[in-house]
Amino acid sequence: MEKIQPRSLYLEVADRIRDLIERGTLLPGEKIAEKQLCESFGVSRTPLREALKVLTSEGLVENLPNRGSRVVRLTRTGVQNTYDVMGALEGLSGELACPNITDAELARVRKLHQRMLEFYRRKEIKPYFEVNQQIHEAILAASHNDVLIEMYNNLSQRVKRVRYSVEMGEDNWAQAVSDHEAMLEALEARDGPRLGAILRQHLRHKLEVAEVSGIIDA
Amino acid sequence: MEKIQPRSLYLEVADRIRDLIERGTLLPGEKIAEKQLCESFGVSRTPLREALKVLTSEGLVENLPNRGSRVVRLTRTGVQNTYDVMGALEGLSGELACPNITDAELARVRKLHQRMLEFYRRKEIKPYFEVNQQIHEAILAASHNDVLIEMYNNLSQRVKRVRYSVEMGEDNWAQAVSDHEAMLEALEARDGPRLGAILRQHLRHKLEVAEVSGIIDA
DNA sequence: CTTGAGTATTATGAATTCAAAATGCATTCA
DNA sequence: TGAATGCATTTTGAATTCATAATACTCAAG
Repeated sequence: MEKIQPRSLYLEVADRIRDLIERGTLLPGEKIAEKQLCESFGVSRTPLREALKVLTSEGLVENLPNRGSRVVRLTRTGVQNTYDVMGALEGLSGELACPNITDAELARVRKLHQRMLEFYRRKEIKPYFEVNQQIHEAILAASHNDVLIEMYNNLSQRVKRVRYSVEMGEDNWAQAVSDHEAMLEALEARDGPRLGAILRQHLRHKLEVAEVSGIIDA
Repeated sequence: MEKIQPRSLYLEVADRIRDLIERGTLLPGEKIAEKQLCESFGVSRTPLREALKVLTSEGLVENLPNRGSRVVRLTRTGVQNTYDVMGALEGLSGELACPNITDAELARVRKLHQRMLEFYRRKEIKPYFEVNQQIHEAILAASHNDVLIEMYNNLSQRVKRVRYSVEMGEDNWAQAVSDHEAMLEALEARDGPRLGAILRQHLRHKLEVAEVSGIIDA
């Protein structure tokens, strides 16, 4: 039996706009023409404007009174700040995951980890990133804390554009893999504080990589 | 010369509704009658509905498709989860405040701390809570991390209703004051990790107090 | 009585309309 | 030439209208 899921139109529209921002179709700082988007989505302005308000409170869009909406421009310090918070949240996810993770979830993380190592050996960076992402999501989910998951996803969404353009050097890559080895160890040992510390450190590395690649700001 | 500040109507309405929720005029689980609120605010449904969407994405209100909006009902685990995340964020605020706090900001924290001690000695709980709150806000602000401040305030808003009804026993109170002494010491010593740890612990105490008072859930 | 079908009423979702503000453009004057 | 003023156009903000789904109510049947 299929479960029916009635979704509001404005949520659908919000998803679509999020996609456009993430994909770079809508660029940072670009003003959002309501009429145009309405036509391309085939909806009226009402649900579109509601969606824009949601995105505004999510921090993806800014709303200048009487002069419309723009995609928020990422600043260096803004991204830095976001990563700092994400680090704290990811640390917490590790701490909570250790006591709360189920056997099935742990098995899944192990499996993902092995798959990631395989991609690392083959130097297939694209699938490596995908699996890497899945591992972090799996740990986050294993925290079993809805609020944490919601907050993290929100921040993650904001900086997705940046991470997309990150280039990873061989040494950074090796460091990241090493971090992951330590993570799995701590998780197996159910050592929450240690896993938390590793995850915080791990994200710090990611940020350094992003900063080195210098794609932040216009 | 006075600076004019053009604010959107929907933001004004959102503020008003937040107030109603915080004050308990709108109760958890209560369905929000759009028409009625429109009349009492003197606005049309459009800005009101926009405001409701913002509050929904803030986690204060939930939106059931085709059957309107309700004030979210706080569950025990929901509050627990929120406090866990707030703890991580408050810990981060401490870590960041130590390197980033200005002399003026530090002086202000000292002053607030002294005032708080005075209220503790006089057992004036209401003003004690107010100053206490101000100290935490001052440290948060001293992190100089906008994203952190935004996230923390969001979560804080969600559980404000709970904290309002917390009763504090003498022993809990003494413990809280002791925590604050340690906080100020760590801050003066610019010991970020230590201040972070104290703040995390401090919030954990708060939650225990809230749980003991048993006002969560219906 | 209780249950359930069918209708009336109300509330919500979305499009449309109206008003006001901002933008762009042309003209004028220094 | 260039800045400023006034007008036309466009765009945004908010109210209104329309359509549809949910709720309340009535009344009949078991």
